[in-house]
Amino acid sequence: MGEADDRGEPSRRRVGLKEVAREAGVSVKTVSNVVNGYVHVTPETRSRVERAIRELNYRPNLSARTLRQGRTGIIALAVPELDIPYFAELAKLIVTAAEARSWTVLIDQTEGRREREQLVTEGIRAHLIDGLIFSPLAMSAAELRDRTDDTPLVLLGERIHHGPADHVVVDNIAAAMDATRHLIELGRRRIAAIGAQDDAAGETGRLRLAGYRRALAAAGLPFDESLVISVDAYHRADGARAMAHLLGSGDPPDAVFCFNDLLALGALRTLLDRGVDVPGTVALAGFDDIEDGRYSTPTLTTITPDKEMIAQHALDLLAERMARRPARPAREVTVGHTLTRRESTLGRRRAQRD
Amino acid sequence: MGEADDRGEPSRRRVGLKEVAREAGVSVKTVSNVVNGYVHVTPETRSRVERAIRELNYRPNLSARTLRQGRTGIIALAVPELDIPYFAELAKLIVTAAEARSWTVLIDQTEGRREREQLVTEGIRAHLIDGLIFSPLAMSAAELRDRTDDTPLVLLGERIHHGPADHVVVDNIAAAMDATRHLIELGRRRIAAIGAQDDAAGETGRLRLAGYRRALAAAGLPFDESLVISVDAYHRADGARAMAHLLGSGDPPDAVFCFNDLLALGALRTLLDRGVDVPGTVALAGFDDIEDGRYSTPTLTTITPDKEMIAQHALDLLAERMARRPARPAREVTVGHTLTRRESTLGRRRAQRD
DNA sequence: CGGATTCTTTACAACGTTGTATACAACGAT
DNA sequence: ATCGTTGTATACAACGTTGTAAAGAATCCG
Repeated sequence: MGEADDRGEPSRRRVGLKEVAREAGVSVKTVSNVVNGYVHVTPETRSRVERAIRELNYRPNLSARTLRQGRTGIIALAVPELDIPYFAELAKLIVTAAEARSWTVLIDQTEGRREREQLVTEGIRAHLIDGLIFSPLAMSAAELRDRTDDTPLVLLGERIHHGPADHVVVDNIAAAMDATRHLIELGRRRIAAIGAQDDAAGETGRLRLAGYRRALAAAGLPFDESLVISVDAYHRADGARAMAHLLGSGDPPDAVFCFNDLLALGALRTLLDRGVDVPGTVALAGFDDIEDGRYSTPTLTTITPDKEMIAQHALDLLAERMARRPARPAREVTVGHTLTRRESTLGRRRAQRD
Repeated sequence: MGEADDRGEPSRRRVGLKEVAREAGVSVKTVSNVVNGYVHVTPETRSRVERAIRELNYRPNLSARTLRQGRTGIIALAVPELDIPYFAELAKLIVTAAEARSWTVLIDQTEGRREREQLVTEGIRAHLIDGLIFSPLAMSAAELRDRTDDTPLVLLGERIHHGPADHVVVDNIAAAMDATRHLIELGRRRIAAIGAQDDAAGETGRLRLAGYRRALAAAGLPFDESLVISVDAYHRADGARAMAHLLGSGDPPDAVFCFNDLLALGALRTLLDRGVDVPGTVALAGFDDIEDGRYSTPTLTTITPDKEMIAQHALDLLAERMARRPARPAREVTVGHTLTRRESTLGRRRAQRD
């Protein structure tokens, strides 16, 4: 009864439409039709084919399909690191939103290294992905503009005016102003900022710093350079170190605006570790509204960007770009943000009342 | 000076080896040889081809390559949710380790839903991935055994003896015992457990509960069912709720072992929010050692599984399975763990001394 | 009953790539 | 001069799929 020359597993030969067709006694195309739910197939044929499929344990070959159809249904999401909660949360939302379009998401980690970012934008995955959503860290606007790959691209979180690609942003300046103003309204006067970046091609740090300065200016508060702390990265450890530095200096601040929540949580750790009352002595605000900040003690006041909308718009822009291929001018979409007031600025009592 | 009948972009035709070959005046195979760095190509030919490649902006088509070669270089990682820090950290490690083998990782989120887990293990991605690393939540051992797809599979974190697939586990029972014993050695006597699961096909909760009970028994402590709290999921919110429940009951515990760090962080939030001293009044231990727990106040005592090793072994097993295809018996690898003592059990002073 | 329509199935080609086999040229050793 | 070796380039086939066209069978309409 057939199949005898291969020792080992019984039916472990490659099986494609051809094999199924032979087994069912029909043409390859008919099998294909069954697989794809084409309507004009007699019930008998269909069931015969289906039996053969089950018998041979057939699975369609997606690569072949892709080759034939010219599209893969896969998009890539390139982020610095997956274990940064903000990106993890965003990745989740994007994956979920992509499913609604029957797209699969492949995630690339750039580690914020320029060379890796370049590989990604230059299309190492060419023809394997239909589009790319990219959150740049090291690459500058100019570099981005020069890319030769023509995979549809959507940028996240950078404001590259007249840039080479669509992008989705939050209004970093306005948001940073909101956070800073909130601290000011609480009566704080020596407000530090953690998260400036000396090198960084990226705009994020620069824009949030600008917002911070503008809010100070609007309130008539002096800008004190010694209250601005630069960091290498936006991780908890950097925030903790920066806060230690601030506390170590002669005249510590009475509030700190951290350019993201991880920095803030690191700073919080340092403060509490040294017995500093938060927000009593030092009030603290972050940016991103990651889940951790909702469960810290005190809970973290932060800027809440509309992450669902970021995911949504990124996919919308990508879809558009994929459809009508050639030059339509790059578009920028700004998603909303809100200031979420929690205990790290309001204190326990007021936070619970609101 | 061709290309005139397509309005719009200049060279936006599909370009494959064929087009490059025509442009360079060589055969398709020669272009392929150049692209793949084949040595026996004259410098002139090579540079002519390279110029054509640049000129036409050629990118190799990975789908075609895949189809031809029968392997994609892509493996899938299926986890419940990407924004659970443990999985995010693991995903990062796996992606990094996979790179060393020139594999790309595609991440699937199952949301812990059986139907989605089944799709993944039944090979929706057949022939698109060379292997699958899967962290099951809803599917039982039996269901897993029945799968008909033959994509190489490695399971994470479940102990399915004589299972249908290789798996990498931590010794959940031993680890849970370690954590519980630590609490006992600190003099705690009413030790609660948060994280049992009523439904769950998964073993994790059951095993950690078993370890907890065994440690109690070994110390001659009574097992009090009212101190075991079941949860729906392993998120912060569940931990917070469970802790509230424990505090609400008449006789609260003096220590809590949470079956993962998120539960512990949620519990911690509830404790601190109600002004309970940790670890003074209630000591707290978790499981996973996610980064959040290193920056909470107090820092979180936890079981530290060797995540690098989990990633490493998962890939090793997968590689083996991919190489010698047919039935070699399923293998189980147990990776090490340690108990990381921090402030949530030792208190500030002792934690800093150690 | 004849012609038009619909149903069902099929053959063929093409998507872009690379392994194999082969051809010819150039070269070195005898 | 001859043979074998190496270098360089090529043609062909195949990977598995599906859109197109087309053919024969069944059905409908007047």
